[in-house]
Amino acid sequence: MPFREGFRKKRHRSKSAGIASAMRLSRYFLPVLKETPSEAQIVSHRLMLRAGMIRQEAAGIYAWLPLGFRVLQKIEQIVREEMNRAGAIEMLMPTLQPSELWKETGRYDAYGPEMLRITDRHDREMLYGPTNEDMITDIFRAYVKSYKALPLNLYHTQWKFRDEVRPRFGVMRGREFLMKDAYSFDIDEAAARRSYNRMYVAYLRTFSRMGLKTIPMRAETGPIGGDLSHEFIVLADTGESGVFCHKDLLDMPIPGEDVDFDGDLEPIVRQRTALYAATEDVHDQARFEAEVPAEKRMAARGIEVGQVFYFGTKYSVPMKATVTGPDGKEVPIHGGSYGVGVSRLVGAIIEASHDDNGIIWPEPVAPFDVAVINLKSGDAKTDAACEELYAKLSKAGCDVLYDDRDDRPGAKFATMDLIGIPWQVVVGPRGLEKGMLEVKNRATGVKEELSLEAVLNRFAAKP
RNA sequence: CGGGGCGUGGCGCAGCCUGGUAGCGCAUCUGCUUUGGGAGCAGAGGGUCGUGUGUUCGAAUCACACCGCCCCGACCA
Repeated sequence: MPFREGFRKKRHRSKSAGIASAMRLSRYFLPVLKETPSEAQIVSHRLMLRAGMIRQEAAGIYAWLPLGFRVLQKIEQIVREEMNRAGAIEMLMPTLQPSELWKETGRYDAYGPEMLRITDRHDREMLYGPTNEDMITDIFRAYVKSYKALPLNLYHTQWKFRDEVRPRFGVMRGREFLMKDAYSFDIDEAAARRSYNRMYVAYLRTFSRMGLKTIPMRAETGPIGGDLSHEFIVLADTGESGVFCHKDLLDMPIPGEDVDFDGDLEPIVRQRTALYAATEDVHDQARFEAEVPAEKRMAARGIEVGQVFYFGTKYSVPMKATVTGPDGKEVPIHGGSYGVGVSRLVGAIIEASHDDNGIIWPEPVAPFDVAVINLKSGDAKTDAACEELYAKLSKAGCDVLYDDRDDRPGAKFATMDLIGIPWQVVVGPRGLEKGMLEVKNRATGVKEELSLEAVLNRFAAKP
């Protein structure tokens, strides 16, 4: 059973990260809303507000409430694991940056009013980082002098700020957003291409692990610069960009955990890039029609959740980020940058996975794995069964949310459906008379009757 | 940044046109009853009506200015 494996993996991760997993709803902070706040237009924004995940503090700026924060952390962790697997090295750069680096690359003026500029008490010009190419290049050039240190890929996950003219769609187009950005350094274009491929493959795995189907598409490079770029797009009707692609891209196999990131990844990449896929910015209708048979043509809308760039020596030349090659000659490095919109992914996943009752979290990113619903709080037998289940599941490292509130069953079902916990264990007097609990799957709605032992066996894998 | 709209208890709204001292639903608190898909009854608490200035005997209501937020468009992880 695939979900058993999922639980086992997650359990170990939670333990090693030391995250407090189990929670009683009566002691939790979960401000769910029955009514939809009027400002929210798209479904993910509405559901995030209703499920008590976020609270807007200003246009495009959100506080992440406990439930939302848990999801954000799970997504960040998956991104981290796949980046590490691909050989990238994690670090952390500050949110505030000195303007000097940006003046050096000419981007201080080029970036425009989208960059939030700040003056400190000494009248020094600072900025809240919208991205980190300039800073990472500065760090790189300070320490790396030899081709022997290459390839190198450094990344961090940090809050960014882009002063969008018009923030909207909740966390999908906020001004402040959490982004994972990685930067690769290579001796020449061929080596940089291999770094690019590593990130490309890592991204295929990353989004797939979150239950998302993404398609890499040729894209414009924007103010970051460069000539080779792909956007990773989640198909959704509410997406901001129009996309055009070959339908076969929807069902391409995802590289497994055992993919060799030191090996040749070009076949995996080429398999996809051979087929037409482009966002509207670079779309060429004539080419689309020439390359893709009519029945395979797909025009849709999508949400960009990641982007990979190769930009060559765009930063290394002006910033003099050079290394000495094997021939003793000093050469500017070839760079690439690779972004994943971590906070945007929370919204994108909801857009891709919900129904009329609420969110349907894919298990790997769900804030809790299992909900225990006490149908009759105050009833001695029901309470005892729930307490036992709650204690044993938590002890086994399962992320369990126990609804121990004195409330109507309907209200409890509605809450759990809304916040999208993948599995609901329903404990009530009626079932207990037969020694049975009910296990409901949020995604399929399928209900099973199981004994307490069987429930424990399923969700609390043995040590 | 152009165009449109909205700010009234925590949330959703009415009241504004036609000025007279703020109301409804949900939520919250107390009590009783209830408990397998967002319970019922009874009671209670909570609002400088976005801010400022002006008009008026009197402003949530009229006028002006400002601030904030949302939507459509142009721009963007």
